[in-house]
Amino acid sequence: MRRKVTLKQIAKELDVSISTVSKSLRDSPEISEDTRLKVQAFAKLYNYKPNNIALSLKNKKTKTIGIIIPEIVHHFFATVISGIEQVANECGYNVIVCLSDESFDKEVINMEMLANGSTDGFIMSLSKETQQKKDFHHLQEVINQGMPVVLFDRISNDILCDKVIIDDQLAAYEATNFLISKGLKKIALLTTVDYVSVGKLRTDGYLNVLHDHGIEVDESLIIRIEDTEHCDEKINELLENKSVDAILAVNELFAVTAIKLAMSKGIKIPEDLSVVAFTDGIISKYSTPTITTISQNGIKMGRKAAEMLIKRLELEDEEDEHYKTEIIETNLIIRESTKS
Amino acid sequence: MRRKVTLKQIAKELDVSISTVSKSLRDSPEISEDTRLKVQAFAKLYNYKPNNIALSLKNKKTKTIGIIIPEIVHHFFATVISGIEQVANECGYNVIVCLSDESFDKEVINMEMLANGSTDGFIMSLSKETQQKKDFHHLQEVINQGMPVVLFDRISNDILCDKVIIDDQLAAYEATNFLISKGLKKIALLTTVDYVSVGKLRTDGYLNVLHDHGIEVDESLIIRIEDTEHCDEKINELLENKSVDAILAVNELFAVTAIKLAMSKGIKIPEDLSVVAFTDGIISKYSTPTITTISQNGIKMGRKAAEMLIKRLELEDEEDEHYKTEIIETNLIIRESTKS
DNA sequence: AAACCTTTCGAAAACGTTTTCGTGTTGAAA
DNA sequence: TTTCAACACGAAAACGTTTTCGAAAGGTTT
Repeated sequence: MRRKVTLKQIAKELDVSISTVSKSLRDSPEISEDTRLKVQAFAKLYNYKPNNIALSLKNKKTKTIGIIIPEIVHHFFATVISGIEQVANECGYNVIVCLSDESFDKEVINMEMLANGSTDGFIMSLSKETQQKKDFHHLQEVINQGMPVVLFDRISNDILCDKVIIDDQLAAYEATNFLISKGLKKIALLTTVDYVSVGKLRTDGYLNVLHDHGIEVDESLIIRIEDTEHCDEKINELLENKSVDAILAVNELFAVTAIKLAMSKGIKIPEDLSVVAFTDGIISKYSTPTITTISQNGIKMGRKAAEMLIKRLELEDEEDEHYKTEIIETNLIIRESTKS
Repeated sequence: MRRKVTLKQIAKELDVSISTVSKSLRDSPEISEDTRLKVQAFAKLYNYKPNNIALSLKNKKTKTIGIIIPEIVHHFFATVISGIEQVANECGYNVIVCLSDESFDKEVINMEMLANGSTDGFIMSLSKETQQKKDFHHLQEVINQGMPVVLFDRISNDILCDKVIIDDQLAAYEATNFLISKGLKKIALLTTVDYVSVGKLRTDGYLNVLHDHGIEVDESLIIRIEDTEHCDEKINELLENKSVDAILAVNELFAVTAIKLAMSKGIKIPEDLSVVAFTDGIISKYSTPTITTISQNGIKMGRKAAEMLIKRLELEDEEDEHYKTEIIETNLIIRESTKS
């Protein structure tokens, strides 16, 4: 077993100083060509590679980005990571991933863990619990220490930092508008509880468009689903007791569940019921019928977030304090679940 | 902006030595209660937390696990990461994720990057290209340096290290057997090219069971799909030219594609065609009809891999050299795509 | 021959810890 | 009064780098 070789060992072996070895390997003009080549040859032979930890300590830069997200077994979040990783890779950064599991405490612990030197900055999406508690001291702490943070998707206006989101409200507005344009009027909304920021915004968009079209809002058509546990139950109730001709769902899962339940009741899609969902994930593409969705380009979101973070990291000198919020455009991907 | 406080700063502020501060915070009996309490109070006030990088350098342990996988936008791999993260979290480890993108070069680069001190060990699944080239020098290198490696799912017998897999061959055997037990005979196989280890094993299992039942193998029923590009095309060809009554697919995507194409041709599922797929992912659960699958418990796989790696890390002293291969059990989840 | 410049290298500090060892002070025992 | 243990603390090394500065050696200019 050949352990990794260090500068010190090379220096000893060649009977020169550590400085000389270091300089030789960095092609310093201070060193004569003779020794430089000798050292380089030796280093190559022993496959010398500088130790990242030592470099991090010296440079006070880890070249590592901390990602904290609620969960990873989730198509959207996976695509975001993928996007982040692409950019990180291009720029010589690594990513270290932590999962909050939708728990406030875990989010805090992970953050404190990584903030103690492990990463140069953070890219994160808030856990449900954090959004509910509205307690962002851990983020503030980190930001105060001068570490850049970029929030995506599940953000909060109470935190001053860079952000990247889609225009949830506008997207919901447009999607609902699309349904209305097809002559549909009784449009139900399957959404989350209001403390989830994106759920709230999407609900607002839905409400606005109804208002703008002079359609009266029927509160009983708005189903707020807390956990996926009672998802079936609540949707069943809707389908049985109300006559709806369209559904806007804030995620794929709600949509596909609604479609399945509807079909089992003999309701034809899209003839009797049109369905549009947020998040253009794997389910929408492969379910039967395929589902019309609002694309939420995770890759692009991840890439943008990474670009913003790295830009801050490399420009560290004078902190702009001029935080930006980037909006990733969405578009409606029309598939089989909506009337044409 | 309050930067993180160090031992040195505390020492200076309290006019004691760095050693005293360090010892006080670690409750050393060498220090009088007076100063100990004083230091601790001060440290708490300034929210002192030891710097991970410095600790890593000193202890030569990073408490970090490197994960290298082909892609992350993939339900199975995401679940594995989730499993790894669970155990890592319980044991005070972090995970740093790199994607090879199925590229040999990227796999090598990522590995060398992380091997220079960034992680204590690796958990990985080989890229297609690596499996094709059969070039594992980067893994050997790392193993020779004394870093533990755990391979999962896409492994190679040429590498001596811990592994965790499912019994692909047995699972394929049993799944096919299940189809045969339903009286089905003309069973097609949708698989990958042979250099992908799991594809090969699953194919072997399929072949074995046919042989054991005295069913002649019809090579034209075995479709080897290289990339998802020509997936549709090849499956169409099969469905049109051959009369098949069952399909075994080595992944969900092939299965759902086949089902969609079949249904579009008026073939009824499962009446005319039964379909079983590997990988119990999100598609199988939500497609219509839902798909009978071989569960491939990624969470369990990830957990096991992490346990094996961490065990080696903590027992570092005498290297056992006694490498184990853990088999994660699979089971058939029967859904709507197969005759009952 | 003196002064000076170049070339080439090494010592040491710095990053933030932990830990070993040494040392000065105090009080008690001889 | 001397000796010794206990106590409380500090200096320094170590982990592996990079970089600044100083210095020796040699050569060139006056």
